[in-house]
Amino acid sequence: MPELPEVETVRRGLAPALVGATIERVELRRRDLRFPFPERFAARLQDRRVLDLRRRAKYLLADLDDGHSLIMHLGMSGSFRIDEETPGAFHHKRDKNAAHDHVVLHLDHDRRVVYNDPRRFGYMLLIATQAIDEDKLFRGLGVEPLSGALDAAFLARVFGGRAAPAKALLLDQRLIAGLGNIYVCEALHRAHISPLRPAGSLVLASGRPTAALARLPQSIKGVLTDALKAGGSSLRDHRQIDGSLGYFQHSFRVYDREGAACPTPGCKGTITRVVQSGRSTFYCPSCQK
DNA sequence: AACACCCCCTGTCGGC
DNA sequence: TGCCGACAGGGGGTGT
Repeated sequence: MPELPEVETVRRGLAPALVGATIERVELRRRDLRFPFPERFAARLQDRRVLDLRRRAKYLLADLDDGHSLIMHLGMSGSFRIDEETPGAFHHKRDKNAAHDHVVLHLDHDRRVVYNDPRRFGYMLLIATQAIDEDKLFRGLGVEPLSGALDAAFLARVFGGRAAPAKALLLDQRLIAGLGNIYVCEALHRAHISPLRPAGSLVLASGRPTAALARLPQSIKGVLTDALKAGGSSLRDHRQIDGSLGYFQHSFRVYDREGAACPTPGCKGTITRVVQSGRSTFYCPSCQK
């Protein structure tokens, strides 16, 4: 489930149970996810206390009391849940999916944090907290889209002279870190910019943003903020930590709505699906130029 | 450098 | 009902 709003929703759900807790034992049910777990992974986590749970881009970072941080990425299908230890309890609904419970963090106070990931595109690793910013996973990351760093001047600077479609640059984590396929489609619709449009065409010869590009920062922040308020989007059966469903998918204006009427007031267009760089793009050819 | 394409893995859904 | 291909919220690697 993991673009910025979903990862942040996971963080907020996990933090109350995880921060301040001690990891008493770690159960690894396989030796790898996308990558092999680090050497002595379970042993290094054992008896560590969690000092903080942060998010950077689509990563979760649990700062531990030994100067290291547990880095977690959910890939395409990763999710966490919190189980209270209730011996004898029978969680019928969990059974089918339990085959993909790959990591169990046994915490104090009889609590478990369980990581489930059917496709195993997620991963976990340990990095010295102080060295995170220089780590190769993090040093190249772009700006946080909800921060002040994302504004029209920034977009004009990174879009200028680029021939790639606007959508491709918005998905590039080296420029803006945290957007994914859904929210890029949604933000471009809100800004009335075609995802196919060459990014450079949104920048004037003077280097200043066009009027359309000047709308984009607020469109990005707006869709992310709205999604956060809704607890993220729940495609298929993904759930929040507490088992409830995020509901922003009901507010999608274009994503997965091929053939539907464009929701822009006064627009008579129809939402269309095209493929860019092998991934689906949804947009309205009528009001997105 | 910049861009397009392929792949990793499993599950689900629509069409036949 | 069953089979088969297309596709899925990410991102790393390679080729041009």
